[in-house]
Amino acid sequence: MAKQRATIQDVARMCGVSTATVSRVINRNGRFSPETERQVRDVIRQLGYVPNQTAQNLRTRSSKLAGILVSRLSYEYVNQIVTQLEDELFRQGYIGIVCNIGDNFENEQTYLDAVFSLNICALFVFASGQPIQLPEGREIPVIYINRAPENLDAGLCCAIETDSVAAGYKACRELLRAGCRRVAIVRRQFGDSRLPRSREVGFMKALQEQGVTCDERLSVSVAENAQYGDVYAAVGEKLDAGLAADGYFCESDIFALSTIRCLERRGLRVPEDVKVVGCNDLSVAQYNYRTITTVRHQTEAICRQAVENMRRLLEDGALEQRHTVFDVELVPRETT
Amino acid sequence: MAKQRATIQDVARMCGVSTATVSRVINRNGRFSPETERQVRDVIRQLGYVPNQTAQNLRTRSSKLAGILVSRLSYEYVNQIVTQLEDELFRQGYIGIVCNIGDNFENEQTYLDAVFSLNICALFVFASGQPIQLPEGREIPVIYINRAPENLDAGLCCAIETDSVAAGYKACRELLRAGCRRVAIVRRQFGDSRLPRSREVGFMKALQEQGVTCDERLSVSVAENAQYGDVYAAVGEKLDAGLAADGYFCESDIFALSTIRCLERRGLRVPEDVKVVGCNDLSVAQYNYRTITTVRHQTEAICRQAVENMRRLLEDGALEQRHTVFDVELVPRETT
DNA sequence: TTGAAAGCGCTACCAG
DNA sequence: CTGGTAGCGCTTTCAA
Repeated sequence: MAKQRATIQDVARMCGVSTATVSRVINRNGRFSPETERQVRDVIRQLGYVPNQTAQNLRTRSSKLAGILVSRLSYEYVNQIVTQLEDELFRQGYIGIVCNIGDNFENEQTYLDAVFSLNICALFVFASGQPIQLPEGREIPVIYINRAPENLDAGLCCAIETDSVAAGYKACRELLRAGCRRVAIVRRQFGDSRLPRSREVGFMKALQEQGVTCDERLSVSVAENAQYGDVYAAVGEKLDAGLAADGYFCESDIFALSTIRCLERRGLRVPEDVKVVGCNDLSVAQYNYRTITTVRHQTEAICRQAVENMRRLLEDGALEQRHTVFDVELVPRETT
Repeated sequence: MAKQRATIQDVARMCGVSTATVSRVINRNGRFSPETERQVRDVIRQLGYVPNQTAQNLRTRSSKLAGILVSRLSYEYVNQIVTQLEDELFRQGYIGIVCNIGDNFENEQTYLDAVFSLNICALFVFASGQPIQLPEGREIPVIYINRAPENLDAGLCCAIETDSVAAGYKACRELLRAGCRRVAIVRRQFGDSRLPRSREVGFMKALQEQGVTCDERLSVSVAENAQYGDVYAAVGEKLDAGLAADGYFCESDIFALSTIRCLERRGLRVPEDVKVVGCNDLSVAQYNYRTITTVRHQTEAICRQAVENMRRLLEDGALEQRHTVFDVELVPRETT
């Protein structure tokens, strides 16, 4: 009952060596005789000794904890990436701490402060809105996923992205291949729509290549946090206004689903009358009674690369390539 | 650049008081003059000082970190609970650490060891298979969610569950109300099927009350980790064997979806010919072209209670009620 | 109401 | 190859 967890001192005492030696054995650091090592390892096993990470972290001013900052963990796509990232981290001996900011951005700094005071060794930022402000005097790797900040040159940071241009391009190609001529995008409208979004760039490129003209009025814009119902309504409005396309590329499979329902509701058949391509390869894309053609990201590869970059940044303090882009794959199904 | 994060010593020095005093102010512990307090707080703000949790944790042998052990974070229902749990924890000043064990149970102990050595203050266990073995000399609250262990009397533990009996009961009632007379369950088959599962108990109870007999052969069993396709196949087998029901209660909305597709594939219409009730109120239940009648859990209330119990256990070391059960709600939609 | 000081468990420096 | 030891940043007795 009163038996406390074994400490490094217990191990040292039982081995008749100093704590320093035990520490070296544990961390495969410095030199020690094979004999000593064997003995120390024996005692460790015998005692069931596990180093106290808190003490290690305090002493080394670091840890094996990595923060993962996300805004909407409940989105299936986000959840997928986070889960895979945590898995990969664990495989490499790290533990991920998810900071799910949600809608309340004012929380973000509080959360981050708390997490930083845990001595996290790195921070993954997944599609959060704001650029991250690291606390002074504490430079840790920041790995941006699916959102490259303006300036990647300074500090220990890097970005890993999915090729959105390719996503738009391949989706559009598929629609054209299937015979569409009046194609449109169903997309989120972000607050600062300075540049055309990358997906649209790719989309346009495909149109241009095929010599098809684009009627921008056919496209549907919804709010950044739009849900199934919002898209359903927005697509409906366009249709009612006589602005119907014969092919839609939707920024998410959920959007594709709303679009399909909305079309069907009006007597339009998918894919016979209208084709639809979704994005992200969510479960609904397979669960729909007509499986949805979609664009799949290489989420596993992205997560592996992200963790790999973290390690490089931690070890070498530098990276050959600060910006990695992963291609996407079109998954043809029943809606095109 | 070289400027380190401020420490409690910096604050103390700038205030002309000792670190002990600053510590007391931060922790609202012991006594100090209002004047001192004001000054200390000023300096803290000025410096942007945030206490180093690692040091606090080492010193107090505890932390504000709570482990959350789950087996399949990617399941929407699991993800929902975990997200809400993390939110609630954060609201109360704690940080959740998700341990997603996945399929490889051999990882579990490794993961737990790592997490324990972080001095976590409590552990939430969400529907994991094994009973948790706490390390010796380290008694922390363990809160089981949706899985009550055999013995709840010992130690700082408690269980919070959804009323599965009610789930089965309400689902069955709904099927009977809608006119079904040959009803069945589509369920996971666990390795140790010693007792009839609670959902089935409730299901049977409703049948009995209405004087309807049950043909057990109509029910469909799938493996514990069965997916959409497995259920589709299993239901199909039953149908092909002439064992068709006119009402199905499925243990998950995904299962309900497979069942519906399987039925439709064979020319049976839902809900005209066959009724279906799902469970968990997942997104697919709303996204299906015919929304699925389902059973909803009080996930938010469950998470609030879970965190509340943790705090009680931490503060008082005891709980009036070690086992809490939350009722479920039937959500009638278009499949019944 | 306050301060001095002991240590939480560990690592890393410096001597030997 | 090994040991002594300072100190990571904080809390908490004990004494003033």
